Parts: sequence; C-alpha cells; structure tokens
Amino acid sequence: MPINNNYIADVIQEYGDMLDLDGANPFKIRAYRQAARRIRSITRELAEMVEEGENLQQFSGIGEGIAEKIVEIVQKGKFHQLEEIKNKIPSGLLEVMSLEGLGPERVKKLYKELDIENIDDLERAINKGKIRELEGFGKKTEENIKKSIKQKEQQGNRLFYNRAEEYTQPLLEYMRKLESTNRLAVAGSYRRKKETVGDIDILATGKDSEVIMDHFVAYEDVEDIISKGDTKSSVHLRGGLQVDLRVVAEESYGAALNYFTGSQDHNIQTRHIAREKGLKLNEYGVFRESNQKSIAGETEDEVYQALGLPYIVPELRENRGEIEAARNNNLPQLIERKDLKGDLQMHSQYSDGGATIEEMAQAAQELGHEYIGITDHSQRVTIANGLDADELAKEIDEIDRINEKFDDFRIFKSVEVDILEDGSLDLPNSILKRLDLRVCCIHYKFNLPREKQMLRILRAMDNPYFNIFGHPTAREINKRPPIDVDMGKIMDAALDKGVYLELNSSPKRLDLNDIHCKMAKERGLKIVISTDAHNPSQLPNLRYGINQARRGWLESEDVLNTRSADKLLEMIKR
DNA sequence: GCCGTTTTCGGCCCGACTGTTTTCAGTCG
Repeated sequence: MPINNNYIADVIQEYGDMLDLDGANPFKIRAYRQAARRIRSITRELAEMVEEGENLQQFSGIGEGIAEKIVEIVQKGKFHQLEEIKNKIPSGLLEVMSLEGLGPERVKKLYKELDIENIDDLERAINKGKIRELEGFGKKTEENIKKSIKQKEQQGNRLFYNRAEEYTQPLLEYMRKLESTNRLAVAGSYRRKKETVGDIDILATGKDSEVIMDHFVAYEDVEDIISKGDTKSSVHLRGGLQVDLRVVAEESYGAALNYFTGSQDHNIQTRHIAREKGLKLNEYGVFRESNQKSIAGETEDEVYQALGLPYIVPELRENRGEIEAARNNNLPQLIERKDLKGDLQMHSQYSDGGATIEEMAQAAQELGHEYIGITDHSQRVTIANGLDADELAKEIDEIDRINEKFDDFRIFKSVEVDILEDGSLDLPNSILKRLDLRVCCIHYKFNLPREKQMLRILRAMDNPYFNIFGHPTAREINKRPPIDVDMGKIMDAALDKGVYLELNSSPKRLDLNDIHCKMAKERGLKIVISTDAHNPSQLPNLRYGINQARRGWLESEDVLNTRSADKLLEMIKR
C-alpha cells in the first residue's frame, strides 16, 4: 500500500475508532475522524508535503498533534500511539463496531464480559444465547445483532450510483401513487451524486405521516423494517439496500432537504455560520437564537439566504471550499450535460463493442452529439480482440467512407491504444499518425511500484501521438484499487506536453474521481469526459461523468469536448 | 485534538428511534 492521502486517512480514522473503544474524550475522537475526512479531500499528496517540509497545519482540522502523526505515518507507515492502543484493545473489535446497532459502549461490554474480540466470537456467543443475558441487552438486541452480521455479509460494498437509481426510481413512483404525499425528494449522497451510495434517504411532506409511513413499509420490495415512527422510518430492501424515509412539515421541507442532503461536513459548516449570526439551523428551519422564531425553512434557497449565502448545488456540498466560494460569491457555474458536444471514447465490433461504427454514430447523433471518437482496442488487449496496425488501417478506411455521408456530424478516427510496461505505445507511430486523435490507456501491470509506473506513463506521454490519457488511475470501484502514481506530477506533465486527461463515465470506473477533477481544474488542465461505451445503450452514461465532473467543480470551460469538432482538433494538436 | 472579529481556555451540531427500562442510554445520521 502506497502512503497516499487515503492511506494516511485510513490510519488516522482507525486511531479515532480505537480511541472510541477506549472511551476517550468524544471531541478528541471526533477530531481524528474529521481530520481523516479532511485528508481524503486534500488535492495534494501529504507525503510529498512532508518530504518537502511543508506545514500541514494549513489545513483546517489538522493541528499540531495530528500533523506530527502524519509525519510519522509518512516515514514509518504507522505511528506509535496507534500501535500502543492496539496492544491494549484487539483491533478485531473495530469490525464488530462496524455492525449496525453496535457502538463503542456495547462493543466494550461484549469484550469485557464475554471476551468477544471479533465477529466470529460474536456469532458463537449469539448461538449460545449469551448476548441476551447481558445487562442492557436483551432477546431483541441479540436478534438484531444476528441480522446485522448477515446484512454485512450480504451487502459488503456500497452500491454503484446507477444501481442505486434502479432501486430508487421505482420506489419513488410507488410513493407518488399515494395521495397523502405532497412533496417527495431523495436526499443524501444520492442527491449529491456520489459515485457510490450507502443508503437512500427520502424526504416527504404530506397530510398524514402515519399513512405515508404505512404505505412506505408496505412496499413490495421491503425485506425488513428497521424502525418505524412518525417522522422517520427505515427499511431494508431485498438485496440489502437501506432506505430511510422522513416526513416533515411543509414549512420545514427546505431545511430538512438541506439537512438530509448533507454532507455532514457541509452541515457542520452551515451550522457554524448560523451560530455566528445568532441563528440556529436544524432540520426544521432556521431560527433566531433570541426568541426561537423561525425565519426560514420552506425552501433550500431560503435557508441559504438566511445564512447570507447564495444557493449551493448538492454536488458541491462536501466542505471542499464551497462555503468560502459562496461567501465570496465565487461559486463555479458547473458543467451540464447539454454543454458536451461529443464523446471521445467508444468501441465498435472491430474490437469488443457490440455494434457497428454506423450504429454507434447514429445513436450518438440521436443524443445530439456533433462528433464521436471510435476507439477500438489495440493488439495487446487480446481478450477484447485488440486491433493490429493492418486491422486499424481497415477501420480508418471505413470511417472515412462513413464520414462522407454526414454533413453535420463527424466520426474521429481514433484508438484506445495500450501503454506498455516500458512506456511505449502498443501500435507503431506510422499507423497512429493516420488518426485524428488517440486515447492511451493502461490495461496490464497495474501493480508496478510508483517509480516504475510513473516512468512508464511519463515516457508514453513523450510520444507526440499521445493525446488523451484514458481512465488514468485504472481503478474499478469496489474491485480494483487505483494504480500507484503521483497524480500531481502526471497533471503537470500533461499540461507541459499538451496532453489531456479523461474522466471515464462508466459507473464502475468514474476515473478520474472528483478530487482529481478539482486538482486538474486548479492547474488549468482540461478534462475529456467520455463514456467508453461498448454499445449504443451505454452512450447516455455521459451523465454519470457529468455528475462526477460537477462534484469536481468543473465548468464547461474546463472540459475539452464542450468545443466544436474543429476547435477540439486544434486544441489537441501537440 | 482543534480552534479563535467575544476566546490560548472552554467550547465542540443535534434530534429521532429502539430496546430495555420505569426515565434513559446507546446508536444513528
């Protein structure tokens, strides 16, 4: 594991969780967890900053103590306080604490009274009926813990955004059928368009909350009901996805939507602002601290206005500078789907696509595209029927023929050419130069150590026919970690050489991620948003890329394929 | 442990639901 920001955040977070089990000061625990979250959103590599002796305390949430620990993590991969606490408390307890319904107090009790150190121990104790005998526990709690274990085994990872959509849309339709519901919206990370979704938060207003709740838990896909009250109910759907429904009064709708959309970090900041202004912000509205009088709540606009801020779109609500930007009236005008004029990565039957070039072109035209790039695989990717130079030459000729039929649409002759281990490209320049543009990607040797991986990529970028670095970290969400690279250096090199980076819109890749997009924007490096579609039905996936781009603060200006075909070719020329 | 247009000390977001209890602790988001 490379010592990147995510690793550092993991270690800091683990320490916070261990402190929780140790019964430490809750605010200290929170400080570590907040620091971990903060670290994940920093767009520079902390390891590098440490090596260069830079001050880490410039980041809010990182003070003297945690800065010292980060230095130790960078140097040794761990820090001594964490090792000490691990000697005292079995780290298997963290896994137990991650179960739904089990927090630090109960886990501690299980450890002290029943010697439970991990989930296996816990399961054995449940089977012996030991849990129900503990003071403060009971039969029902024992059953719930049993369910939680099963739940964790089943669900495992967070859902891809597009899969979450498949669960959410029918449920919304079902809820709309009920006459008692008035307003209905999805909040949470789903509304913020995160690449994966842990659970679904639905917000409703309506005449009779009891009727709405009854209707909700009666949904045919509900597997079990976790809780049910007047204002909040939670269920598991078949397949394990948790859905929470909240019913609020009309006058609180905006405040509730804002509150339940989060993120938590964003909410903490907005509440701070409220307090500064002598106001109180909660899910019911904005209130004057002096007389508890409500001054806003029905719409989100109103809530932000009461805080003296312009409206902030959900995708930006991650406490990554949006509050400051809002205060300075400097929020980005985020890119929208309609800004994109074309799609620069897709496959045809020449390699592993399911449709002909003409079929892809036609479908793209119907979506309003002005151009596409056909990027079939190169020879190295044998499993995808990658093309050699002769086969690619044939494809080039065919695209020329097809292009003659169009007046106001253009197919770029392109390729998804592999970056080989030594940094050479998988096809000779003699054929690459016949193309309009080239997307260069890594499909093998993901595990090279950072130095070698960097050398490979930077060397490849030296080739004048390297235009776009496709799915740059090669990660697959929930499956394969990103390759170990210094993204800042890659971006600097890309700027220097006139290379662009791709945001791959496949819901399983979404590569670059949001933080990398913001990094690119801060450097002035433009991004290409492509689908990597393998058949026409995947062409609308562009919207997932747009979601990610918006989370990464990108504006139309920051994205290459918002340009016309001619302008694009001009810009891509090295 | 972090932070500061009241502060270097004394705060730190806050309300709902469940289960096991007879008034509340624990957990969650």
